[in-house]
Amino acid sequence: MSKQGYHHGNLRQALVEAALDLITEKGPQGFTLSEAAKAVGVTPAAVYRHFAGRDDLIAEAARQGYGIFGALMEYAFNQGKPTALAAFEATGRAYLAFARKYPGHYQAMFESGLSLNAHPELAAAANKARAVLEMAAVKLSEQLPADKRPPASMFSAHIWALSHGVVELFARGSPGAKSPYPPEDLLETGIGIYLRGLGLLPPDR
Amino acid sequence: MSKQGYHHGNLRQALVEAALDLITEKGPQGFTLSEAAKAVGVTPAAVYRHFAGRDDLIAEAARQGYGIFGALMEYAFNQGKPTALAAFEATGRAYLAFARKYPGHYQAMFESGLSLNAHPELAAAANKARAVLEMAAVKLSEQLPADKRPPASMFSAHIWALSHGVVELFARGSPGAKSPYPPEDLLETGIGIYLRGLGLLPPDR
DNA sequence: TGTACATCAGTGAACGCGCGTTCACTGATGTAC
DNA sequence: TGTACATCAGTGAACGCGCGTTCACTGATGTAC
Repeated sequence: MSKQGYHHGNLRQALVEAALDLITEKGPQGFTLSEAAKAVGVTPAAVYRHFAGRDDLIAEAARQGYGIFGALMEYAFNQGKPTALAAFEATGRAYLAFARKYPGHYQAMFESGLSLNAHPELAAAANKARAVLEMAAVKLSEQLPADKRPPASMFSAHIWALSHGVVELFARGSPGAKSPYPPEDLLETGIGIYLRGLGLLPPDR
Repeated sequence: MSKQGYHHGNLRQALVEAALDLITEKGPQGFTLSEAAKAVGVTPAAVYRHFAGRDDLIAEAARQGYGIFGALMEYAFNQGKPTALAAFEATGRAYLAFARKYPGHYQAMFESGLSLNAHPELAAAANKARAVLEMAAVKLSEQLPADKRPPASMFSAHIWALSHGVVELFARGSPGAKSPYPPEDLLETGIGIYLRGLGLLPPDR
C-alpha cells in the first residue's frame, strides 16, 4: 500500500484486487477498466502494461479464485478425515463459506460469462478445482456397494449444483431475497437428505 | 411486424421482445436501451414513452417471465396428477424446460440483479410463481408421516436450488462447459435421490 | 360525410459523459564497468 | 563509489464512439359535431 511515488510496485495484483472489490459491489459486468485503474490511483493506460484488457483482468481474478477455491476445498476435505462422510460434508460447508468470503472471486468464476476456452490458464485452474470435488465424491461413493453406486461425477455434479443453487438463490440479494432459512442450514439439510437417498446415511432421522 | 408507418402499433411489447433477444445473446448487463430501440427500428427517445429506463424494461421482461414460469409450473403440476409424486417430478422437468425455452426471461428473472423491492409488480409475479412451487411441495410432503416431515418451504427451496444450479452450471456455456451429463438427466436423477432420502421413493433402485 | 381539433407516438438534434485504446513521452529503477 | 546507460512502468493528452436523457417538434390517429 505504501506509495513509492512513480512506480507502483505491484500494480498487477493491486488491479486484480480493485477489480474484485468492484465486482463484489456491482457484478462482473458492472465494472470498467477505468474504474479499476482509478481505484488504485493510476491512469487507465497503465492497465495495459499488465493486462490485455478488461476480460483478461477478470480472467485473472477468476483464476486466482479457482486457486483459493481448490485449496479451501482440499483443506476442508482433509480436515474431515478419517470419515469420508465427514470430509464430504465439510467440503459442502467450505463451498458456501467460500462464496460468502470471496464474493468477488465467486462472481468472477461463475457469473462473469467468461469463455474458458479463451483463457487456457483459467480452464486449467477450474479443472483442478473440479477435480477436488470429484475426488471427494469418489471417496464417498466407495462406501456404496458397487452395483448401487452412481457415477462419482454425477454425484459431485448434484452436490455442486445444489450448492451453487443455494448460493445464487438464497445467499445473495437475488429473487429469493426473503430467504426462508439460513443458506448454511438449507445446504446442510439438503445434502443430508441427498446422502440418505444414496444410502450413505441411515434412513431414520 | 407489419410496418404501419409512423406509429408502431405495439412498441411496448416489441421492445420487451427485443430486450429478451438481446439478453439471450449478451446477458442482462450486456444490452443497452439504444440497441433495443434500434432492434425494433425506433429512436432511443421513443423508448421513454413506454418505460422509465433500462431497468424498467428489464423488469417488465422479468415480470412476463414469472408469469409464463408460474403458468407452466402449474400446468405441469396439474398434468402430473393424480400422483403427487408424478406431479412433482413433472414440475422439475418443467423448470428446466422453461430455462431452455425462455433463456431471455430466465436471465432477466434470475441473473439481472434487479431489486425486487424496487419493482413491486415484479415482486408480486415472483411470489406468485414461488407459491406454485411451494404448493407442489406441500402436496407431496403430505404423504410423509407428520413427525418426519420437513417444512414444505425448505423442501421446495432444496429442489429449486438444485434445479437452478443445474441450469446455471450445466445447461449454459458457463464453467461446467463440458457438462458430464445432459442437464435433464442430472436433474431427474438428483431429484430422485433426494426424494428417496425423504422416504418418498422406495430405497431400492 | 366532412371538417376542425385534441391527443398521442415517435422524430431528430443536441448535450455532456465516460469508456477503451493508442501514442509519444518521461521519470524511476537497475546494472555494467 | 560514481557514472553512463538501458530498461521499465506509468503519464497525460488525444481519438472516436455509443450511451442515456432532454427537448421542442411533427405527423398520424381518433373524435366531436
